[in-house]
Amino acid sequence: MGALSRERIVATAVALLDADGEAGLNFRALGARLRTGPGAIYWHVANKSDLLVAATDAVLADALAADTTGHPPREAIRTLALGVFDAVDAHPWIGTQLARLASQATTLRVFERIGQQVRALGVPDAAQFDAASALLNYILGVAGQNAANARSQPPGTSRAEVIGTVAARWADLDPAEYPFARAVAEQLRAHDDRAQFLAGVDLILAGIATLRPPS
Amino acid sequence: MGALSRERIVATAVALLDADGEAGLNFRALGARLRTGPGAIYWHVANKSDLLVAATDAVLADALAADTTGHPPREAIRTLALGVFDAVDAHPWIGTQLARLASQATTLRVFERIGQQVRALGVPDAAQFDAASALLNYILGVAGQNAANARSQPPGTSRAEVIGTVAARWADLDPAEYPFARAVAEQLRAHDDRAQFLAGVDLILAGIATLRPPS
DNA sequence: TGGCGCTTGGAACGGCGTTCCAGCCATGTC
DNA sequence: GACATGGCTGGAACGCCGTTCCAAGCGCCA
Repeated sequence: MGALSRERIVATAVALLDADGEAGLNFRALGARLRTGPGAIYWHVANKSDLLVAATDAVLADALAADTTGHPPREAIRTLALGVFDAVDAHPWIGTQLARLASQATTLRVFERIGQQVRALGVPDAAQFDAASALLNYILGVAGQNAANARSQPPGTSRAEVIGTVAARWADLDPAEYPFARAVAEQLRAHDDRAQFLAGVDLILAGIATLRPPS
Repeated sequence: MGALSRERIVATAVALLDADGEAGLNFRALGARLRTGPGAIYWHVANKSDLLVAATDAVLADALAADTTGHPPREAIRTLALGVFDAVDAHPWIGTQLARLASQATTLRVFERIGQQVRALGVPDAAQFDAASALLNYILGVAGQNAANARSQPPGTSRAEVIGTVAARWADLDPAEYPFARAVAEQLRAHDDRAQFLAGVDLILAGIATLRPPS
């Protein structure tokens, strides 16, 4: 049957992570699925951290594959950001992984793609680094939050249910201490994560637009 | 001698986390420092996750203590954001913790503080939720990145050294694949994390300013 | 055919979070 | 002053994890 290989190990790791989250990935379960022992896996993979990085890279490769040449920079950035968002949404365990920066190469690739478009936007040289960093940090922040939200609920629960529960909790907060959360509880109930994520990107892009020198 | 208490346990946990990072906190080391066994600790603390949440809350309480009443909203937001930044800078292990949202109450408190100021900025009702979320996600994103950077180096290394190493790596990248990273390598070397963080906050605030209806 | 080096997989190690429980000690009662 | 009570302690033990080790298997080349 299939020979052991790094690709097969990483693919199986992704499957385990998707099924049971970060806790679902361990070398014994991995060995069972691959019909081998822990030792054999270590021949192809340095350690668990290495495996997690490889799994993150594998999943994010698709998100970064979208070709944006020819698109206006704003659209390219939105497409790229949504690609990352959708990847994290489909594989919540990536959120934690990205926040750990263990996958430096992947993070750098995202940063580079963003930076190229920031440059294309006509942002002054001196501000390009800050602008690209702000976008990257926002994207990674949302990734972490979304992953945490997904993890905080049993896998079967629907998103509407989850949001409804949180909205109810917000609406019940002390009005003196949490006026804002109470006020936006209804907006929380009605909101769409993806759209809100994009609204944040647009907000940063609007801020970046104010940096452009009058030509 | 000092009786065991939740406060003493949490304080010791913070000390261990500050000294050796997330790996430094375990119930045996904690027991040794408190001259007791693991069992006694469990009388005051539900489990490790509970302890981490309590430790995060304890450290972040200071950051949120800064009184900003009377300040203009922009300044209040900047002060609040810097408070979180400095807390994470001083205790890098919080970064991971915030990204995990395990400490929902703490995150909510930060969100509330931001939201109140967003409201004071005159942002239209319908956009307040998105604006506050964008700011929160950006802050949490930076927290995660900074914590990861701090963790990626042995504790003794100076920040200048670390940044120098990364800048050198960026400068050596393939010009065809990473033109942007190469171009900003020098800006990376010269940049200040705290100032760059604030630049990102200002960028989002500038974007938020474009939302204000002409009065 | 024989040997050799890449690959396998199961056993074992040390460390972790957590549970369990026998005992301690301060307090309240007669 | 003896004694029961119950919150609290701390050490032993359990099961799981990442990781290491090594005896055995396998295919290729001389």
